[in-house]
Amino acid sequence: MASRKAKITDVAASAGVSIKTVSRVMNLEPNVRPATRERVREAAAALGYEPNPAARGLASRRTFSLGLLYENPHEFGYTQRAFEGVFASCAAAGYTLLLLPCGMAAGACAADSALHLATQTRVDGVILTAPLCDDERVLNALHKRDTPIARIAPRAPDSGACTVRAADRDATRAVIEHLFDLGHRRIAFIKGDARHGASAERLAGYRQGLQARGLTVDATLVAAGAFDFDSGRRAALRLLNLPHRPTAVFASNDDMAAGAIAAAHALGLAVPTALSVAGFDDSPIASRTWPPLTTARQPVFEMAAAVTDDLIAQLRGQSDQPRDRVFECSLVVRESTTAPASTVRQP
Amino acid sequence: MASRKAKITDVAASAGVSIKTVSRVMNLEPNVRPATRERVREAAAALGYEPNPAARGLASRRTFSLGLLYENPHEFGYTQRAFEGVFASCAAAGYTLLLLPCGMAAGACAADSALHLATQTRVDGVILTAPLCDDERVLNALHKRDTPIARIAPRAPDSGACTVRAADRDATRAVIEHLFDLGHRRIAFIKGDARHGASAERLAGYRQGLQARGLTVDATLVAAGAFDFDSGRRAALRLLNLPHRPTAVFASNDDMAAGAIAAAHALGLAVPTALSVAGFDDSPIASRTWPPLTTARQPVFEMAAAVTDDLIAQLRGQSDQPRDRVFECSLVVRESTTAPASTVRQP
DNA sequence: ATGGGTGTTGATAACGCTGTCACGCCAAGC
DNA sequence: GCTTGGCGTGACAGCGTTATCAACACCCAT
Repeated sequence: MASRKAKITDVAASAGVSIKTVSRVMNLEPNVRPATRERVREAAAALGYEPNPAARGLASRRTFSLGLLYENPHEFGYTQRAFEGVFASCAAAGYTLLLLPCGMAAGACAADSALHLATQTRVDGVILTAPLCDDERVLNALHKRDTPIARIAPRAPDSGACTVRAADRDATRAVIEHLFDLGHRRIAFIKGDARHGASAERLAGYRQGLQARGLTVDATLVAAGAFDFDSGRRAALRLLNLPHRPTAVFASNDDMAAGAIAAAHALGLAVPTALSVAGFDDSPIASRTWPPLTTARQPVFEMAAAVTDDLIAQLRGQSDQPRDRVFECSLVVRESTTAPASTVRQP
Repeated sequence: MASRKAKITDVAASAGVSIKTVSRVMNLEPNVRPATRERVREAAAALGYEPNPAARGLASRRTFSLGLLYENPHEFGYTQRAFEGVFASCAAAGYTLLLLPCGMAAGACAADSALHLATQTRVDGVILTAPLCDDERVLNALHKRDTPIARIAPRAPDSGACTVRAADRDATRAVIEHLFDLGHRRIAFIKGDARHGASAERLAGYRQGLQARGLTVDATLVAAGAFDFDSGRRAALRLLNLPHRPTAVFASNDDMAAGAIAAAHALGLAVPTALSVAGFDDSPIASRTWPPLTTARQPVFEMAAAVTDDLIAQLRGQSDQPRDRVFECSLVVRESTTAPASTVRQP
């Protein structure tokens, strides 16, 4: 066994070089003779040397860690998948990931949390999820500190930060057209949380889908929601109690769609025979409801990993231009949608 | 506006004291005159001073951060709640939290991840969730480094580490007795992942509950499971296809209970009228199924927060004896359980 | 032979903080 | 009156790494 903790001087002595050369090897710097490099590597491995991150951080003014800022602890599926994608990229690049949940404490506001993150913990960069990535106070606080930012699902791309978004509009339109093509003519829409940029895009996709098939938008069929189960349940209850009720409901995410299914069950309406329900995200809940949900699959893991890669490339100075990526979604048809019991033709 | 980044020397100069005194104030050390303390506080606040964690870590050989090691990315509800509890305690104590998902990458094994965590990232302590908290290789790797450990839901308490567990056996027994008291006599059981200590406890609670009510355990009514939705679905399918099928199913967690509901729906059995289903955990899925699940609520947030507090107290030298805590669970009765259609008396 | 790159290496000074220890001061004890 | 000891404070030496810059060898073109 090696001694308790090897430091750089031990490795240098063992390899017969200076500590600076060891540092060069550990940091993959150029201009080290291959033979020397190999000798240092062997010595480091033999001693079980691991650089001390604190010393490294102090000397280099970098932390090699990123912060993931998120706000909504309820959207388990989405946040968790995003986290996994970010983590995968961090691990591959040798970065450590700090999770910074915001606004979980009663009095704390998101901007405070963001500021705390940027100052006290000193991360090299920050990844912001919706809706934090559109919060002006958070963005300002981070800009003031010159902290590089990556944004997941922002309202609009940003010239100063890497961003990644899903093609929400197109994907929603595809779901709506799927419902139409099954024979539905009264298709309701449950909106998402207005603070998320995706909510507006999905509503736009709903409108586009209806119009593409020659239907007009009926405002009574558009209900408010907030991306959580209960708001979906309540919205669906209202829609299903309409005099001329819809035969299909599209909810802006899967959690609300699960709420819509619960509402249908509560009213004695069978899904999908009496009511078709579709969601968005393909989150874990989508395959756990009965019947399982037709939905639009967002490649959240890949999106999160990609934007993290972009951020790390920027930190390393490998890319000057922050990238804006858009990912396509795919329609996942499960058992929650079918043809309506009796197709009602619009005049 | 203050200058870009205040350091301790700036604060010391501004307050007219030495840097050591500033350090004392920032670290809440005793033996500083109240007036001096106040003066330093004001100077620090005025300059927006935040201690540099890297420098602090280098000088004190502490990182003020903890690692949360977890393995199963599928148990969204449980892991997420545990994370929130741990984070809350960390934030309150001024600690940073690193999340270290293990075994997510294809080839990586849990022990490797743990070792990596203990060495490269240098955390002051580690919190292990089940089943990692019973993995000998992980425990050995951490013990070798003298890394203090907290364990959530271990198989058995450990003299060397803080632990927290739920009263799984009693809680399961309470659910079983609830089902019996509704009139059920054929109550099936779906086991959890055998690597989790809780699985054996819950099975023991099932047996105790039946015996307490004078029923004998029918081995054909005990099915294997692995804590995930699909294993619950498959186990329920097998149980419901038995010649003399159960009128109630207890699944060892909510995700499997949701699978059991799906299985019942697939076979055309209404829940709860034709089949009662109960779960364990009161995870988010429990209130999102139709009908919502009767379950045993584990106070996961509180458990995680408590064991983290214990770990931090140990790190601070405030407690010598690692604590072993056991939390009671509460029966949550929802609509997935009711009296059986026709009560069948056992001979 | 000479001057000017280019590639490789090392001595030494930071980096911003905490730990150690010594100093001065004032109250209590002989 | 002269110790004794606790309290409040500061000088200074690290903590383990990276950054800067100088040194040196070597090669090529002058």
